[in-house]
Amino acid sequence: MFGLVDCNNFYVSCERVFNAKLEGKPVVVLSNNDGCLIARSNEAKALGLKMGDLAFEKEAFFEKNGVQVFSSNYALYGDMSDRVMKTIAQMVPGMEVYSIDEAFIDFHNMPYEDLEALAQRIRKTVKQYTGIPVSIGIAPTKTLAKVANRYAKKHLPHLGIYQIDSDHDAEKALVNTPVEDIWGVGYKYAKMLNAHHIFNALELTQAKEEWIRQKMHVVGVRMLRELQGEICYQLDNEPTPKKGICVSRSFGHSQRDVKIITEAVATFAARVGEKLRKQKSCAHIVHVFLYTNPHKDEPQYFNSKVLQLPTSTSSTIEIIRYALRGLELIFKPGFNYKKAGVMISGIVPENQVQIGLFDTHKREIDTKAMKALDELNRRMGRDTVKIAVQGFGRDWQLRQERKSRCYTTRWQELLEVEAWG
DNA sequence: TCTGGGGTCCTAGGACCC
DNA sequence: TCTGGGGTCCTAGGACCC
Repeated sequence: MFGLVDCNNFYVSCERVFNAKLEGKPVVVLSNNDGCLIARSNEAKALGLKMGDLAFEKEAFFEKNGVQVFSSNYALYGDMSDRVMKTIAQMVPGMEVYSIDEAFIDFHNMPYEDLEALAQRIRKTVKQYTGIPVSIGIAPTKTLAKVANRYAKKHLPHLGIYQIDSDHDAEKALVNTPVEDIWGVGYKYAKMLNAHHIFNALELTQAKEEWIRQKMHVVGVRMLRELQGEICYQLDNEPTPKKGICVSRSFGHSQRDVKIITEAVATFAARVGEKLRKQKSCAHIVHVFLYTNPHKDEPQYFNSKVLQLPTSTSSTIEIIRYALRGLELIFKPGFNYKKAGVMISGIVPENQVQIGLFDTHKREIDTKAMKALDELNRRMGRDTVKIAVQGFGRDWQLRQERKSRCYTTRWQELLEVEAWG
């Protein structure tokens, strides 16, 4: 059996932990640059607010309905996620952290009768230790555990748990799951299935495998079999190193100045370096890209450049140098730029780097410098030490007008409590 | 003023190898 | 007369996930 623990309305729940006034009220969290809705409380969902709704179009609606609005605060959500995951890890034999708010649990070799009781204990403990409410689905495959989890959240909100361990349990959950809510069915496949009169997960399980293979390829066949109770996806205990790492942002305001865009690209390259060193990897392909705003009726320009490095590296200094060389090659003056990014690929473990024959770069010095830089930034806060070309300007930064405090990651922003005696 | 930012896997087709 | 048969690697594009 697999379990799937999923945090309820995770970003909203994080905000509520530190702000009791939000309890029972409609709350939404916005995307970067305060663009659109990416998380909603149940009350906000009940008001008809949808994922992806544009924030500026809903201002009056928010005001009228007392909707509490927050910019996204990833320092807070990431740290709360760590706490939730660590709490779960203490209580189960094995788990796979699947996303910022979800984890699969290994219930292998555990008696079925005990699972629901264990799941209840997990829910209670996570809530007590972190303040975050979770729902748990239990089933013979990952895909069915997802179905069970959704069923628990939708139809048994007070219990918060649903276990599939008979055909009857499975059918009850499957018939209540529209195809678009199945793990692996997105917008396109949902439309296709509906056109063939398949509307819920139970109807999908009755489809012919060859037909599914033809329409949805092997991924679809795996999904079908998982829904029928046959395991196709195992639990992945170890986080696998990423094959590509990308850091990109839309700017708070359009930018025309090459100097400001240079600072932004250098900063993205620095973040790529940090992420690379964190997973103990090096890489040798740097990809830089630059966009104008496609939603605007003005001259458009998009370009990107791929650069090969002579030797794989994780040095921020080197990655920035190549990223900026790429930027120089694609930058054209006279456009209003809205977004840029740096991607890195050709990733290898840091202990398997092939040294270049004609490489003259003093690699040991960089390695030492990066180690010192990472350690200082870890202890003193991000960007305590950075590369000069990243600059000090904030011109390109995100717009985040309604961000809550970093309650758990910055001393200056701890929660304050007033006591009357 | 105004539309997120990361990732994964699979397939098809072309270039190339012997 | 008659046009091989195995492969690999790379890229672009399309589907999906949160």
